[in-house]
Order: sequence, then C-alpha cells, then structure tokens
Amino acid sequence: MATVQNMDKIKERLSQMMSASERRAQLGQDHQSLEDLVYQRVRDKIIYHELKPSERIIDAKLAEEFGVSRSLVRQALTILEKEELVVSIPRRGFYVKDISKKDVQEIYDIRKLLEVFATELAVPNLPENQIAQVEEIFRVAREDLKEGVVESTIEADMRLHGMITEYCGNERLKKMIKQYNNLYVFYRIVDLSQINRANIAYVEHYEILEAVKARDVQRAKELMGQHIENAREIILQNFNFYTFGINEV
Amino acid sequence: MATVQNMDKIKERLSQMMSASERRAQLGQDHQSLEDLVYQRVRDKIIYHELKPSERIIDAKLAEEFGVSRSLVRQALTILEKEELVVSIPRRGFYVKDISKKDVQEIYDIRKLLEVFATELAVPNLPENQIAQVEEIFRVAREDLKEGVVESTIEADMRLHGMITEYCGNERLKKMIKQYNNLYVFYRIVDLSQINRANIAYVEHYEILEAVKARDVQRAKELMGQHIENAREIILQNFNFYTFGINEV
DNA sequence: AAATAGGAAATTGTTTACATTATATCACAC
DNA sequence: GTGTGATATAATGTAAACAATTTCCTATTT
Repeated sequence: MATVQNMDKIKERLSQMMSASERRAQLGQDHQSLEDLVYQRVRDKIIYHELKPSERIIDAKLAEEFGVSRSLVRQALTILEKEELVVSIPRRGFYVKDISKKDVQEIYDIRKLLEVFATELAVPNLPENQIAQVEEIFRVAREDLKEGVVESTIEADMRLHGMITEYCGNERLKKMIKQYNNLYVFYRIVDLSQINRANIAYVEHYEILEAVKARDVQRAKELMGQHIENAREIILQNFNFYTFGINEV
Repeated sequence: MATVQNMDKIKERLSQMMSASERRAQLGQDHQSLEDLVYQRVRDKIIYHELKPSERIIDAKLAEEFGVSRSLVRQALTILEKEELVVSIPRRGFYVKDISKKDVQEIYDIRKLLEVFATELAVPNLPENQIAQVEEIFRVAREDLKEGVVESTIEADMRLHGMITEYCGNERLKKMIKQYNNLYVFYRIVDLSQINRANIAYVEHYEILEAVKARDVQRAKELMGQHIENAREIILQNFNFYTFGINEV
C-alpha cells in the first residue's frame, strides 16, 4: 500500500527530527506532512525562546539541524512571518521578532476583541456536558492549588478558553484565536508559575465559567474582557524585569 | 552600485510579467521583491476570479506564465493558503477556495468586529486635514452620482474605510483589515456598480463621515457596524443569483 | 456498453545547485 | 591603535533537477 510506504518515510524523518516520545505523540494524529512538522519545530523554537527575540535565523543552520532542505525551513519562515513571529529583511535574512511593550498592548487588545466576541457566539451554544467536563477540571485545580500545585490551574485555563474558541461557530475566528495563542506564549514571559497570579487567575476563570453555565452572555463577555486586560497588565508590569533589554517603547 | 544592478534585473523580470503601465506604477514604490510581485499576481488572479472558485491551481502553469520558477509560485500559494484564499490538499494540489454563504457570514462578522474596533480607536485621532480631504472626495462623488457615475463613490468608500484603518494606531489590526479587504473583493460578487446600491452606500458612508467629523465615537461605531451588516445582506440576497452553483450552505 | 487494469504523462514534494549579495577577515596606510 | 579597502567566506534568492504519487488515457475483459 502506498500510504504505508509513505508512513515509513515520515517515521524515518521524524526519528531524525524529534525524540521518541514527541514522535509517538505526533504520530497519534493523522499524518502530519513534513512541511507542517518543520513549521512546528521552528515555531516552537521561537515561542519558547530557544531562538531569542531579534536573533538572526539562518535557514541553512536550521535545515541541517532538522535534517531537511533549506526550502522547507524557508517555507516555515514565510508562514511565521505572516504570523508576526518573524521578520524578513530582504537580502539580509530572517530575524525573530522583537518584543516591545507596544506589541503586548496591540496583541492583547486584539486578543480581547477576538475572545470576547467568541464568548458572545459560544455561550448560547456550549453543550452542557462540555461545561460539566471543564467544571470537573476546575474542581481538581482548586484542590491542587491549595497544595501549591499550579499545573492543573494552567490546564483549567486552557480548557476554558479552548472550549469557548471551539464552540464559537466561526471557523475563521477560531483560526485567528489559535494563531494568536502562539503570540501569547511568546510574550508570556510572566505567567501562572507564580502562585499568587495563579490564585487570582483561578478566581477570574471560575467566575467566567459560572457566567457561562448560567448562559449569561453579557456577564461572561465582561468578565472575559476584564480577565484579558488583567493578564495584559501583569505582563506589562513585569515587562522591564523579564525582558532582556532588547527593545523598549 | 549594487542596488542599481539589482533594479535592472527586477525591471527585466517585470517586463516579462506585466504591462508597461502596471510596471511603472509598481516601480514607483520602493523595490518590491520578486516574491511579492509573484504573490500579488497570483492573489489578483484569484480575487478577480481569473482563477475561479474551486478551480485547481497548477504551480508549474503559473510559473511558466509568469516566467519564474515554481518555488516562487508555491511560496505565494503558501501565503495565500494562510489568507484563506487557497486550500491545499496534500499530494493533490492547491485549489482556489470555494465561495459559500457561510463564508460570507463569517467574513462579514469579522469585518464588522475589526472595523468597528478600528473606528473606536481612530475617531479620536484622525487629523482634521485628513477628514477634510475625504469630505472633498464625497462632494465630488455626490455630483457624479447625480449623473449616474459611480466611480467616485467607490473611491469615497475606499478612502473613508482606508482613513479609519490607517489611523487606528494598532499595526496588527491594520494588517488584518487590509488582508480581509482581499476577501471582500473576492466575495464582492455584487457591488456598487448597481446605481441603487451606490446611492444607499453613499448615504451610509456620508453619515459615518459626519459622525467622525463630530468625533462622536459611539455613533460612528454604530453606523459603521450597521453599514457593514447592510453590505453583507446585499451580498447574501444576491448570492444565489450570482454564484455559479459551486457551493451552497 | 460498462468496468477494470495497466501504463504513460502530468504534477507534487523535496532536494540540490548556482548566481548574487552581504558579512567577515585581513593587510596596509595613517 | 584606528580606519580603509581588497579579498574570501557565508548566506540569501531563485532556478533546476529528481523521486514519488496522482491523474488520465487506452486496451482488455466481462
């Protein structure tokens, strides 16, 4: 069978490119093309700051590291440029995008706009069982938080936002929000790893969940908007501390 | 000089690719890279329906037509896929995206969201002289419209939206709105060429301009939102008539 | 006549090569 | 030492080549 042969080749590539565990995780889903894989790896290098803001990206280096040709890396970089994680200066190469306060402002303004709208669209349509599932995760998170464990709060966060995005019913909006998530990760220098923020974020999210459960669209929107503004403020407040003096504004 | 040499090569390419008048227009601005030019040409072929919705796009064909290599065409297609004008089915090629009523809904919902927000941001910051300029264009348009000439109404439309976009102050929002403009063109099967619609659109735009001039943010937002909803309705009403039976929903 | 198999042609995904441009190195003058 | 220019090296932009897969056409079978 053609597909089997194909799968073997992809596996072979994969083993060059990633660790065994990552590989198994990836192979679970229906076949990722090589382009997608390369895109993801380059993107992750950027959003997790393995490639640092304003650092030059040399396609040939990444190509060698991944064991693929430059074309694939360049294609990934082209997409990442569209996603605002990379800038390309003609004849001088690609660079990881800089971090500035103005960017945080812009991104979070848009995030607020998009996610509040998604909330409006999603709240009337969320299935009860989905809400119940997320509630359960919040229950676990509350217990964990008492003992200073923040991981499940992070999960609760992601699941709540994810559920709203998933059920907003507008495919383009969905894609945009998901794309912006990469930017949040990139900019989230400060995050829930601080237990204080985790506690506050837990409460904020829980309130949103309650409004969602009550199908109170207006309240859910307000809370979501407020929550995103708060998140932005935290990042901005700690910006100078966490940034590496690369870029001010 | 290095740049001069470079320029000559680009010119040479350009003459292969486009008519003399187009070429001069393009060269006015600071040098467009070949990638950009190819991207623009492929994009225009799609949004002006020279390549029809759901038609297959064969990269080699376009490459030959433009006198460039497949790499450049594929790069352009990759970007256009991100912009939702093209879909790529692995191993089976690129296709011009289909047109459906649901897409019109989605796109115009997002357009409304983005442009209303841009209005909110821009109205307090628009320079008086910019407003005056656009007013002047509206004056001309009104006269022309009396004689059944719609071109300047179209220009007035574009200038008003363009001014608001330009002064919204959020660079990312700006890019998003501009990108969506391509989609509007692609979907604008019905447009201002009908004199009735032109008259209505003129009034709608003029009201927005008045609110902008009065710096009445709230009213400007409402009018803008309403105007975009109206535009969507016109398209949807005429959808079945103008569509080629490719795709329903 | 319809269905199916098989092979040729077309097309895609990816790599490799090449020309041009930018960057770094080093020698030499001041 | 510092600055300047020439040369070598590295990196980019683009094209061309190649392998694998799909599509299309024809011939054969039922």
